[in-house]
Amino acid sequence: MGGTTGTTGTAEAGDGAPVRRRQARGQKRIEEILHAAAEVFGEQGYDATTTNAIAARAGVSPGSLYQFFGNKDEVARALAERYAARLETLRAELGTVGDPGDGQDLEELAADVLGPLVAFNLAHPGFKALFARTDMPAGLRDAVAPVQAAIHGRVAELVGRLLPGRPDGEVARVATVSIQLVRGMIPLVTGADDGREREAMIAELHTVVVSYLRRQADLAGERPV
Amino acid sequence: MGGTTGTTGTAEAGDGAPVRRRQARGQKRIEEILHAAAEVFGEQGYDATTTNAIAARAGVSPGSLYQFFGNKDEVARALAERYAARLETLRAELGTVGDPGDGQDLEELAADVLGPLVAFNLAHPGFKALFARTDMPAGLRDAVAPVQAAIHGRVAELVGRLLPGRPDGEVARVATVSIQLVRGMIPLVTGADDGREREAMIAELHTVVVSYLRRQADLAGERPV
Amino acid sequence: MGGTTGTTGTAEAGDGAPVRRRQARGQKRIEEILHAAAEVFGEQGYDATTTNAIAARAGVSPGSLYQFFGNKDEVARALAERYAARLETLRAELGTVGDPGDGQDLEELAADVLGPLVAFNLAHPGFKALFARTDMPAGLRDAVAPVQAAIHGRVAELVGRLLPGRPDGEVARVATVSIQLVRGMIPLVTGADDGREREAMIAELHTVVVSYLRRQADLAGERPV
Amino acid sequence: MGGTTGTTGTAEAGDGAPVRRRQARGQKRIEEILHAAAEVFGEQGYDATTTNAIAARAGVSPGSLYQFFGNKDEVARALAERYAARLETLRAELGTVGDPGDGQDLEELAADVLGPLVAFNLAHPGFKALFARTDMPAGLRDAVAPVQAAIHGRVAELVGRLLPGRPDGEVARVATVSIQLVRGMIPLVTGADDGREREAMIAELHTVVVSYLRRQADLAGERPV
DNA sequence: CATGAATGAGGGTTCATTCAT
DNA sequence: GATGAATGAACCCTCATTCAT
Repeated sequence: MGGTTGTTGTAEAGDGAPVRRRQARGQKRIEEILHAAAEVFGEQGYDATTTNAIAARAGVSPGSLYQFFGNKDEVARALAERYAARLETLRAELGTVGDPGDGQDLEELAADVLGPLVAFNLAHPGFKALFARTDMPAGLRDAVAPVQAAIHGRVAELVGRLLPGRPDGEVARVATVSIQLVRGMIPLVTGADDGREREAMIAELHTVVVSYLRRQADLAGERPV
Repeated sequence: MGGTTGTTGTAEAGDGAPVRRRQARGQKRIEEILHAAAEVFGEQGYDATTTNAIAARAGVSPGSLYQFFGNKDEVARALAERYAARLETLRAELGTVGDPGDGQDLEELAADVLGPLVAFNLAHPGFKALFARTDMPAGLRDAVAPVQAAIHGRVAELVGRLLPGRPDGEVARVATVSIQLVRGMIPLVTGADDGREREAMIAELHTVVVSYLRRQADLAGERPV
Repeated sequence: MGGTTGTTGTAEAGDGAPVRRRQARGQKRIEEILHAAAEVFGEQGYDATTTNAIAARAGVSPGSLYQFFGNKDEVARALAERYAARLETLRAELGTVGDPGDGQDLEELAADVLGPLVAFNLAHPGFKALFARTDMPAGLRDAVAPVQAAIHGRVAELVGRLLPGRPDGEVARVATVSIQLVRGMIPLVTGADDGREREAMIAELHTVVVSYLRRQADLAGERPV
Repeated sequence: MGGTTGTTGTAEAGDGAPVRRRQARGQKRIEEILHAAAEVFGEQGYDATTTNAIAARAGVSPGSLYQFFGNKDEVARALAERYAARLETLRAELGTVGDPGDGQDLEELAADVLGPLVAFNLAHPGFKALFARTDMPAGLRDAVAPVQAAIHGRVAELVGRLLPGRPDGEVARVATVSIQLVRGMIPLVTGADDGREREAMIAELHTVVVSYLRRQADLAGERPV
């Protein structure tokens, strides 16, 4: 996706600038709507959120929302993709997460991944409304599925390095479980009333993930595939 | 009345039998409605489930449903209580779960508790629609809150025995986390496509819970409060 | 209906007594239902009153209510007739209301009629729900129409004596107006918060009716038809 | 709108015109809905009127109605306020109604007030459905209460001039009774089948009100407070 | 593209009425 | 006759979505 601007423009000759401006304005609108959606999803949950509420929060008319998004689920999908992109940016900024090997490294790895992830969740209250639900309505499931898959790919990569030699299926499963653990714990973190309880829950999250993965690593050692 | 059993028992009044039969019918209806609700909740999720859908599935008119339940939330509440009662029965049938001490016992304890719990979830598809959601709409939250509290109490009891000497707050937290771990993992189990994957997920669930709790027990040993 | 039991019974030979007892029981049920209906109509108004509420208040099942009354309107009709009968009894007990002639008599006549009428309304809170409404839903209108007609006949009789020589149409109109005046004023009487205000409103009612009828009598004198 | 009448006014923003036009459309819709409501209220009565019926009569969807009115009661309230405003306009157009003193003036005063009032009722069939009911369901009562109070204030003002020196409480009562007399008589006027009967009823209404108020004025003279 | 009024199917709920027991 | 659970049409209201301006 780098800088390949290639042939994307269907703009007519001579008026590239207005088109771009219009596109830019459209992009701004989209941004505003998604921002509003994140807020309302975070406050009310996905099902209870109405498209009109999103539009109102964005200071935009309902019709405008439907100019950019075909329906409610597409708003969710776009927001999910937005989150995915930011997570990707996050990951990129972290640089190369160390080649995990022993327990010590595991702790660090977990800290490196979970820390920003928790921060991300706290910074983006709408995130968990889309991702942290364990049972999803059909529309939402379809909307976030691709993003889920991308996240799963990333995590599987890390887990694969942690458990070298394990069959892909098992790696995938461990990745799935790891994600689910985080997903399940996040509400306990974001829902904590005071900072002390929140810190404690964050520590529990680390404990859960680390002890699970360490056990997996140990098992890998025990039964040399 | 008296001894007038002569005729077929179409007695007008004074006999408890018709009342009992009618109550029995009402109870049966309630059962049918809750059964249908469990199904539909399980299939569609709580929000997407309509009271008319529940009634239709139960082979009953909407008005009939409202004869027994004041509104949708009350159906959920009643179902939650039903589940709580069955869980309690389950627990009672298990007898006294052993006094946990070392790691070996912990494995057994986990197996004793998680095994039936998983079986219960598989047998009752509606259960997770009420309990496994991490973010709940207000109505549902209120409906299941008492039952959640009861479950938490049970688990805290077990955890307390596992981590003697720990302050109540920490025990409560470990219990909360443990429940949440199960809650988060259950969809992976029930959602598994084939039996092999399901078995694997059940194993992961055990691993997750045991490694977490063992780590907690070790910590308890390390830092003698 | 004195003692004319003549040939009313379709009872089969030999079991007249049970039938009568059953009829008596039915009559008692009817009485209870109408009593309950009067109460609930008085408290909630006609439209807001549900047949189930009436049945419940009567300590009877909805089905039982429909055993005696084909629908809600018929309950109203029966109640209206009951009220009419009691009003008739009232009138009969009053004996012959004096031959009205001059103003003095008019005052007395009004007092004789209005006093018991007000008392009746205060004693029967359901009465005004059926009669004091100035605009009625179709069902209720049909239900009370015959009784209204009967009342109108009685009043027209009195007015006719008060305004001798007036054409029937005018007498009927004065009767209609008189009834409407009472009908309109009754809520002010029954709705009065304290006794003092109520007494004042009763006085106003007298003033209204008397001044209207006296004016009519005067007019009768002025323009000798 | 400034002077920019050039193009057809499809300006994107900054111009008040589209907004105004849209508001005008909204106002028109409100008007249509209230007009329809008045009709249906007039035909069916308040309780029997459904919001869908109002919407249909207005040639509008149910959702549209709820865009302007939060619920059925608010429609009634808005209609009541509309009526109040028109009555006020009516009163203003009448100019200063003469300082009433003797009987002659009273006749004129009554004619000045009652004439337009009757005309208003005949022109607005929904009016009596909201105001002429003597017993109201809770929702309607709340909806029209403020308007009732305003009307009462106006009438009390007139009555106060008619009965100088009377305590406020008595003036208020006479006003209440006067209003109630009109309220009770209006259905006889609007419900009249033919014009002749209607005229006669209007005459009766005058007679009723005038004879009542004259009697009150006489009483005031008799017992000089 | 923006607007926001308009749509209308559908949701939860009520209640007059029926009917199996 | 008595019962009360059962019925289901209809009500009020919501909200995802459309469309004239």
